[in-house]
Amino acid sequence: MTVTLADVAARAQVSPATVSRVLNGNYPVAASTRERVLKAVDELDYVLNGPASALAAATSDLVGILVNDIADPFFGIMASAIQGEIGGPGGRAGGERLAVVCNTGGSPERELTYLTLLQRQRAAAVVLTGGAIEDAPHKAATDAKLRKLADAGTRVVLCGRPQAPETGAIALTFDNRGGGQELTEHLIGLGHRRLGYIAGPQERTTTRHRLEGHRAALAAHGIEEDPRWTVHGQYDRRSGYEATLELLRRDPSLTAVVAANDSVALGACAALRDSGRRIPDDVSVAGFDDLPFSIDVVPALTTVRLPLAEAGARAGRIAMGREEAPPGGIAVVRGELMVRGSVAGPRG
Amino acid sequence: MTVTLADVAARAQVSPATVSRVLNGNYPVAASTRERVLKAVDELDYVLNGPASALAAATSDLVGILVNDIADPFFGIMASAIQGEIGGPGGRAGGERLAVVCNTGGSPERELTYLTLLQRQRAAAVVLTGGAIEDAPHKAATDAKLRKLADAGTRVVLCGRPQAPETGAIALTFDNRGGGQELTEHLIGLGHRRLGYIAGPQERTTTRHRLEGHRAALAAHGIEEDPRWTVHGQYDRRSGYEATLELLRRDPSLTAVVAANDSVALGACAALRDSGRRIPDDVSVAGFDDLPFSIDVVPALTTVRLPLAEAGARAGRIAMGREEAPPGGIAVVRGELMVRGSVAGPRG
DNA sequence: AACGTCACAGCAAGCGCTTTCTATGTACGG
DNA sequence: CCGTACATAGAAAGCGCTTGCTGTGACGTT
Repeated sequence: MTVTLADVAARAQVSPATVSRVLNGNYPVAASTRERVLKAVDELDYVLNGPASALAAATSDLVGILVNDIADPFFGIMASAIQGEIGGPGGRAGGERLAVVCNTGGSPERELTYLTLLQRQRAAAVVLTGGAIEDAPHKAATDAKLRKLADAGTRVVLCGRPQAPETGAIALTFDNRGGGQELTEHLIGLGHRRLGYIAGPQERTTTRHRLEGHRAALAAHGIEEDPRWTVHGQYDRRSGYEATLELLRRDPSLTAVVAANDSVALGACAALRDSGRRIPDDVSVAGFDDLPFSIDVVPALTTVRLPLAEAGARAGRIAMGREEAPPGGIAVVRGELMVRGSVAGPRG
Repeated sequence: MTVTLADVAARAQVSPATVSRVLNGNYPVAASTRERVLKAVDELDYVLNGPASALAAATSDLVGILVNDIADPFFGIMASAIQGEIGGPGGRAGGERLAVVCNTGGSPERELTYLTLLQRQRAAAVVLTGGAIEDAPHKAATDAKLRKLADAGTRVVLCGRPQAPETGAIALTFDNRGGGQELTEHLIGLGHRRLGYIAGPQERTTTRHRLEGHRAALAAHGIEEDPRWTVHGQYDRRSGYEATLELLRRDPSLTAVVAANDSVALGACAALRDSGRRIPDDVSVAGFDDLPFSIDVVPALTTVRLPLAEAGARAGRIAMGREEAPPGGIAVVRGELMVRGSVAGPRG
């Protein structure tokens, strides 16, 4: 029913081996023969059987990209950049590879299962994006899996994720700590002394690092942090809205709210507005990531720009072996403070 | 080197056939035997070889999701919803399937190549999202490919894409035309008579349908459209910014700007603001899609909400054969007008 | 003129799994 | 006590492709 290599071979009056070689182009085939084969392929509308090919050659052209939340532009932008470099069809890469993005939804189990699925498919490479989970058993399981993937010849690259030593993975890590610190120091420099902080989910490395940066800035300026000033939530707008209301309830005298990311900051802005505060006149708001929309909200968001697309592209290139891995297998990607309208000095 | 079924069989002292049956669970195996096998699997850390399995069984667990731009939340949201239903790991579906999203970047060639790649992998299902390209040769090529996929047993679902008769694909189509019309009628109802329209790229069905709706509304109210009032661009913010400047240059007396989607509308708002106009006092702005950020910009965007997540989920279920296809293989998904602050009656 | 050298093409042995068909052991009815 | 039925396990034949090795003419060399 379906056309196979043998059918093409028969039609072109050559052996299956020759057809295979024409298709893979890694062995000399006379021009006239090649032409005949290609013609037969065309006439029969032949499509290579991927699994069979992968089995015989013991390699596949699948490249996995793991993201926490594909509906979040943070990941979408990285995934897009990675995929662009992986080649996929039309990319600059020669061989056509199937770059696939897998949505873990932030769940450790799904992450692990996706890795197994990719291992099963003998993926050529895997790129993991975004922060990792800090739960020890899960981290151990993930690391073991990454180690195994790497051992099996799959190139493993972490993009925006802390290094995982001993796994053989190459890491492009975001300097969340440094960015967080710089941002808060900017606020402190403007005179803010009572700063609320809306952190992300507890167990994520990104959450911890950004928060550490924030606290380092406070400490560096001798500001004693009030435990009421920190609220944890999800990395989304809704969470930012609620957390802000909570912060305001706990301490109505806050002059600034620092959010774990831009989406959260958006929620914070909405909450402040709904509670009758003006931004930045009454309360300053800062975000993190500098997603595209951040410049469009009014007032535009002061935030820390992360070069998502650049980092993704680089990760993609490394995954494809088209760029050398950074020395030590790790490179730190810095953020850049974007000063905009949502932050001003405190009133009075 | 790598552990194979045979190794597991040897360790468990059974035949490879038995191991396969334990793993697939579709044939009676004595409990004691099963246990022994499972233990061996665990001890050897065995991972099934996907390609080999797919080859032998002539089926695969890959499901492809094609999107135009993964960095755009419009697609991210749909992809996320689809993937959620496909199951993937942790999903409600029983068998673990690898739901993979492929980023075509809106390029017809890439779309086609991805389809071939998926055909190669003998994908279990394919979901295509977003508008289609109207270029005739390309449409023919795509349709032929879809037809072939369907014939080969791959379930093909279109989500937010016009029906492709004769291809055997099931379509969940957005009522872009109706939504566009309703939106513009709302503006007309408020008294607007000079409305600029920022359309998307010429060759996309979505672009055409939304524009047709807009024009139908104008026609229905006897408003003769000035050709200067329509500008085409990309579906992004930047394009909206520039197109708005262009519209203003052509006719500074416009009282409203209707954008092809929310991102474009955002750009329009920025351009209006930068040129000293207030929204909606001087000029009203409307978008389309109702992406999450649309409620957060100031003023909040009047737009047409498309139930992206719901449609995606449904498409996913249909792709998995977990929900029946709509009668006739097509269902129209309507948008809902969201009236918010960015639109008001014209001044004076 | 005899003989390496090439440039190609074909043979055939798998790759690791699934599945049909067959064999074995056990339980049971007559 | 034997024949039949049932439950379970194994043997073996592929699935469609890749690739190392083996021809086989056509050339160029001495």
